[in-house]
Amino acid sequence: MRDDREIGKHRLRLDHFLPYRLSVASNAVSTRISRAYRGTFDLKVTEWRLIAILAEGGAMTAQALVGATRMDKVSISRAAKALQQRGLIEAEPHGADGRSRFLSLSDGGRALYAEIAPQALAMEANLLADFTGEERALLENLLRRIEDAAM
Amino acid sequence: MRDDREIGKHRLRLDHFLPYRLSVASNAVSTRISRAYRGTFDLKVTEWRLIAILAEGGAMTAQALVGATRMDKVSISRAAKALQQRGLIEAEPHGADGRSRFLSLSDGGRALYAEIAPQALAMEANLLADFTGEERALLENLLRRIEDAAM
DNA sequence: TATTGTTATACTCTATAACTATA
DNA sequence: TATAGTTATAGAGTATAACAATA
Repeated sequence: MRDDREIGKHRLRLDHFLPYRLSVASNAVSTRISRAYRGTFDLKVTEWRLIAILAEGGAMTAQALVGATRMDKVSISRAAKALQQRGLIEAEPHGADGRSRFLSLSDGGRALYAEIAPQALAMEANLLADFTGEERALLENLLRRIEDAAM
Repeated sequence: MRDDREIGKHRLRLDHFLPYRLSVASNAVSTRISRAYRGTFDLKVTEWRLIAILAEGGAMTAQALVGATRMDKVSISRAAKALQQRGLIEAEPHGADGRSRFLSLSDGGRALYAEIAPQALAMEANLLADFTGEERALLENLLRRIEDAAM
């Protein structure tokens, strides 16, 4: 620990470099998670995010989904198109604005969500199995502060 | 906070879902960092990792780089090829094994590293500017445990 | 003119398999 | 047979620009 601190002042060690550690951890998690979504439900992560947000929030426009997911409008548009083609989401006209539509889960989409959500929570619980409640809250807090600092 | 805990027991909220938060934080950081590498030094992240490891460790085989970076042998091979074509790394025969070579930084590679490393450390310091030393150590610890749990 | 959303294109990272040359 | 490394190919995520329709 003392060695780390002293070296860290002047030299870079990839193994302790935050962007690297963050990337490795995130990649390990998302590889595991995306395999589960893909294998069991034939969903990409981007599609799963839309389903999760629509399940929480009800009908939303594409623009609202951009704000809710940190995905850009191109990704939203493509994920929504794929889900619509599978009948998992539905579009209703947006009375006040002809450019936009309200997207929401279909019955099939809600049924799929009801299947996935418990599995997603179980995977998360598994990842955090040996974390205390305090550590979980701290991790979320630290990640949000990193995210804010990077934007 | 009470609401979050109570909802969290039964429902999934993307905004508080660890794989999502981790992905968003990692993506925000690596977008910012990779733009700097790319724009200033014309390096991909994978290439930068090789340079950083070779700067720390001296001559290594591709296999040793796989172990040191969590990149697979395909990524190592491609990054090494690109760096060698630019004259940033050199290869020496591995006396005992004709299939393998020892890779190391050239003088040009070391000069490039000497330029990048301080900037990389400055970017990291900027990201962690409002973190205490304790928080930094904790974040690294939590990320490593997540990574271990995901593998 | 500006905004919502779509399409086209390209780049990075990753995963897999097929291949070579050595061991 | 097994291992070190290379090449080919494809999928997923993201970024940018050009575009159509509407505001």
